[in-house]
Amino acid sequence: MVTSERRLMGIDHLDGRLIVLLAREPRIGVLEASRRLGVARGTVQARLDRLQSNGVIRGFGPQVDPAALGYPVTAFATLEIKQGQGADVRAHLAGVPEVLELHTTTGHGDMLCRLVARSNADLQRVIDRVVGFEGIVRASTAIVMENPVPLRIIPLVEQAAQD
Amino acid sequence: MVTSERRLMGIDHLDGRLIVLLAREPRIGVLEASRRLGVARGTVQARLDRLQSNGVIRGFGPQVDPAALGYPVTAFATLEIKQGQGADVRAHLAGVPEVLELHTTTGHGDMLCRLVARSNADLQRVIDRVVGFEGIVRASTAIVMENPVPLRIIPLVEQAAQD
DNA sequence: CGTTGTGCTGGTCACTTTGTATACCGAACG
DNA sequence: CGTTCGGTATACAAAGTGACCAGCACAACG
Repeated sequence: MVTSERRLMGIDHLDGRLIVLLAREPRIGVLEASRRLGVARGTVQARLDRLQSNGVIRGFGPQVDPAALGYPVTAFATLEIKQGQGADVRAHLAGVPEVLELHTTTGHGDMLCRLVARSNADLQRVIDRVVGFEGIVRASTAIVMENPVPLRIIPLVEQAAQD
Repeated sequence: MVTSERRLMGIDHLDGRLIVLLAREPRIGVLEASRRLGVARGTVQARLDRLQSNGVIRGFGPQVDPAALGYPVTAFATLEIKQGQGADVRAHLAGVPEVLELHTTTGHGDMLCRLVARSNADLQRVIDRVVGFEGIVRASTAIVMENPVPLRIIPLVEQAAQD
């Protein structure tokens, strides 16, 4: 159901402008957006409904900054997993609040996860908790120093809207 | 300016419940949120204002799914940079739409970036564009197969609200 | 002890936005 | 030619918003 039919259709120019507008000024409503884009309100409503049911727009949840929450340290950990332990490791990591995301990957490691911690010292505690699990063979961690390009989507949306 | 005074103060229990509520049901307004939380509307308004000026909540932008945009392939690339070329490489990568985020890190590589592409074949084009820049010595890429834990913040918010 | 500041409550007010429905228009298509 | 689809325009009731205000509880402070 979740991964039902995802149409993979892409977006047109108006969709792109709408998404970029909403990304830049999230507080504006449907009415104001329609004014900015120079189209009727019904059009914006219809586009938004379609974009959300398409899955292009997942939602409008709050974007929380872990640093402001007291977790200013970010790190990426590459994990090597013992054969057949994947499911257990997933479940274990899902239970650790400091694990913000987890991917299984090709390449040297088997998994890559993003961690946050209250300090460099606290990061040791988090890593111990993450790797202190039977099934994880080895872990190598890279601490984030700078974040020159924060997670963004606008340039990609603009490119996708070129079609 | 941007990195002005970030109070690093954390959040209390009501803040936590409010953020979690908004994350689960972003469409509800201030009034409905106040009803759910059992507090006055003005309280929710004041909390929201404070959370946003604190930087805890960065905004309510649309969460766009790159896959639904036609970019179903995600990868992480570890880059090794030639000494002193950092700034140029940052600028170069910032200009590539398929680069969704970029971090400078400690460890074996110097930078870690998240990429998306239209297909595995297209990923080759993206990687060529990323590493085809004087200043990048070497790159190793890990293609994401599964994403057992999508980027999340709720568990961390709940933990931070325990204080 | 009294004062002050702060945060929450519960209420009102005018104004705006939303949800929903309607009818109309032109382009694309079988 | 008729149908369908997307956009426009309009209407209306319902709901939410921002802006107030007075009252109350509580902690800090002189």
